[in-house]
Formats: sequence, C-alpha cells, structure tokens
Amino acid sequence: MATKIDPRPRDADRTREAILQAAQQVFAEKGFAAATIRDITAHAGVNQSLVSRYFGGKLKLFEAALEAALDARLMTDLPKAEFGKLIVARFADGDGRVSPLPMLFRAAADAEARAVAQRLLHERVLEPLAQWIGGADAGVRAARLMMISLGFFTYREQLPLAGFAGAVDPDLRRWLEDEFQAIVDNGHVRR
Amino acid sequence: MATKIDPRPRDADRTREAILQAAQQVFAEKGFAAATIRDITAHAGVNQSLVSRYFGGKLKLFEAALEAALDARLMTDLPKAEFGKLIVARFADGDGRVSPLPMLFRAAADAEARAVAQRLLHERVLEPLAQWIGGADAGVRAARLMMISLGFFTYREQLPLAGFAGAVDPDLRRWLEDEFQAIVDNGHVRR
DNA sequence: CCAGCAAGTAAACGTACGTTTACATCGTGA
DNA sequence: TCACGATGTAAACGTACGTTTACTTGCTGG
Repeated sequence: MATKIDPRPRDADRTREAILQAAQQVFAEKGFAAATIRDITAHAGVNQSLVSRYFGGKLKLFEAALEAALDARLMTDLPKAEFGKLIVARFADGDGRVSPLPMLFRAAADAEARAVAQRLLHERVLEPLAQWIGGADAGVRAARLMMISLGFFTYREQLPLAGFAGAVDPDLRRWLEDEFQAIVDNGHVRR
Repeated sequence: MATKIDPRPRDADRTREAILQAAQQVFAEKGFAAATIRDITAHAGVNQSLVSRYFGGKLKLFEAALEAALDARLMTDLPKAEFGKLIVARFADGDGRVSPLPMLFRAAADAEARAVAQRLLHERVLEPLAQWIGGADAGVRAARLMMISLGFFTYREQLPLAGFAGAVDPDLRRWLEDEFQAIVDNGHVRR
C-alpha cells in the first residue's frame, strides 16, 4: 500500500479554527437553517462529528462564528472627521475584511439564531458604538447608525433590485456619506 | 352513528383562501424554510396535501402569499404633503393592515424564496413607487425610501435591541419623518 | 518500545420535512 | 335517483438533517 501523505498534522486548535472559518463563510452564504453541518465540515475538510465534539452543536458553532466576526472596530477605528466617506467606502467597496452583516442578517430567519444574534449585536457592537460616539443621545445615534447600515446592506445585497447590486448610485452614495457623517458629528441632520 | 356536522361547506375557493392567509401569517412568523406545510395547513384547518394540489408546492404557495401581501399603495395612498409623518406612523404604530415586511424579510434566508421576493418587490413595489414619486431621479429616491424602511424594520422588529422594540424614540422618530418627507419633496436632505 | 490517550472517521439513529398516492366523502346535473 | 367529478383525508415514501456511537489512526511520555 502506498503511504498516505497527510499534509495536515493532527492539531485540534487548527481543526477548530478551520471549522470556525468555514462556518463563517457558509453561514453567511446560506443562513443558519440552510447551512448544514455536513456542508461546513466539508468546506473545512474534516468529519461532521467534530462540530458536536468541539463546539457542542450547530447553534453553539453559530454563536462562536458570529462572535468572531462581530467587531465594532469595523466602525470605531475610523477617524470621526471623515467617518461618512470612509464607512460608506468600506461598506460599498469592501476592504478585504469579512463583513459580519450577511451572517447577522440571514440568521434572523431562525428563532434561536436570532436570539443569539440580538444578544451579540448588542454586546459587541451597539454598546461599544454608543461609547465611541459619546454624549447624551449616543444610544439613539448609534441606533441610527445601525439602522442605515442595515438598510443599505439589506437593500444592496440581501434583496438586490435590478441595477442596484453593482456600483452605488452617486447621489445615493453622497446621501449616505452625509447621513453617516451627521450622526457622528452632531446627531442631527439639518435642512 | 351520529351525523357529523361540518360547518365548512366544501368550497375550494374558500379553502384556497384559508391556506393563503395561514401562509401569510406563518411565513411572516417563521420565514420560508422554518414554516412547514404541516404548520400552515394546520392553521388553516385543512389537510397538508392541499398545498400541493392548489398551489403546486411550497415555493409556489410562498409566491402567492407574498404577492397578495405586497402592495405599493401602502405608501402611495398617502398624501405627499404629510408623507413623512404618516408613513412613520404607519410603520411604527401599525394601522391594522398586515405588513408585508416580515414575510419579505425572513424569506431572504432561502435562496429560492429570495429570488421570488426580489422579483416581486421590484415589480410590485419599487416600480410603482418610482412612478408615484416621479422626476428624473425617481429611481434613486424610491431606493432610498425602501432602504430606510427596511433598515427601520430590520432594526426594530428583526433584530430588536434592548429598549428598541417598544415605542420609537422621539428623536429617532423625528429624524425618520424628516427623511421620508425630504425624499418625496425634493430628494435631497440639505444641511 | 509500547501503552494510553488525543484526534479523527464512518456508520448508524431518530426525526422531520415536502410530496405523492390511494382512498373516502360530498354535491349536483342529467 | 345515482353515477361521477370535485373536494378532502390518511398514510406512506424518499430524503436530508443534527447528533451519537463505535471504531481506527497517530502521537508521545515514561
């Protein structure tokens, strides 16, 4: 028999990480319910039973994957002076990072996954965001930030209408930039 | 044997309608994948096989249910002069109508249902909305209208964060009203 | 060198789903 | 009246899923 060459050493940590990354990708693409464990583990190149062994089940795996993807610094690492322009560029053009929005979004169809997503979104994004914004109405302003972000993402990627999936219309883009900037500047859009 | 009293006459149209209404409710609550035919037909009080008979399958039933719920007049029947205030009231406080947004939203997790939703949303909402708005940039303005609506709904009902599921914050509400009004007025938010 | 444990696998289990099939029941037109 | 199509039902079918179990493989400490 030919000796089987296995490039992967037996490494639990590396395997765990491979599963986690595959989970982020597949959950983002298909949502919680439609993403199957067999699918995720096939992407990671490991056996299906390892999800139960390492994470304790599908829902726990989802929680770990979403927590790893959610990071308020996606917004708070930007300079406030140019926040509008930069955050829209990050959303519209991408910057190489994996966006947590698809996973967050498609999770909402499942009741259990939605509960997990709500908790994590609050702990890991809304609260840090409000702290970063600061001021008395920081909570409302953070909420507005989330609202526009979610609406933009929804409209662009989740329910892409004809002619909307590609480049963002310049007028719409300018409006988005102004809105975002106004929120971190003073919380009010004057007209 | 006692004669069985059946209050329901055998009426295919009525049965079809009962299934359709139950489908709207259950799809909105659970999304496309999680809503089972057995669940829907149980709500309607009929046998599960009637979905295949009357609609040709689960996906076709979803399409019929969504099409029945989508109606651009949810927006276009409002007077433009007070559009902002009235549409926010309709979204935030409800007006007795069944909103199509939950069904639209939770459908997005399933690839097939999403394709159906995209097409119907474009045909039945975005195009009529753009026509109603009118003008050269009616498409962009209609898109902005949809974006804010979806973001608001997402944030409020789909991923309700702590303290956000109840009454809408007055500041946020005023901002929403202004935004909506600006879109139908002139398409631009000045600052 | 080898026992023992960590790491990974293959197969099976129980369940729930959408759909189909075979059958029962009702109403109505000739 | 009564046969026949319309309407509705119950049960079964095939499939796919998450999880569990029994087993194999490979590394390592003494």
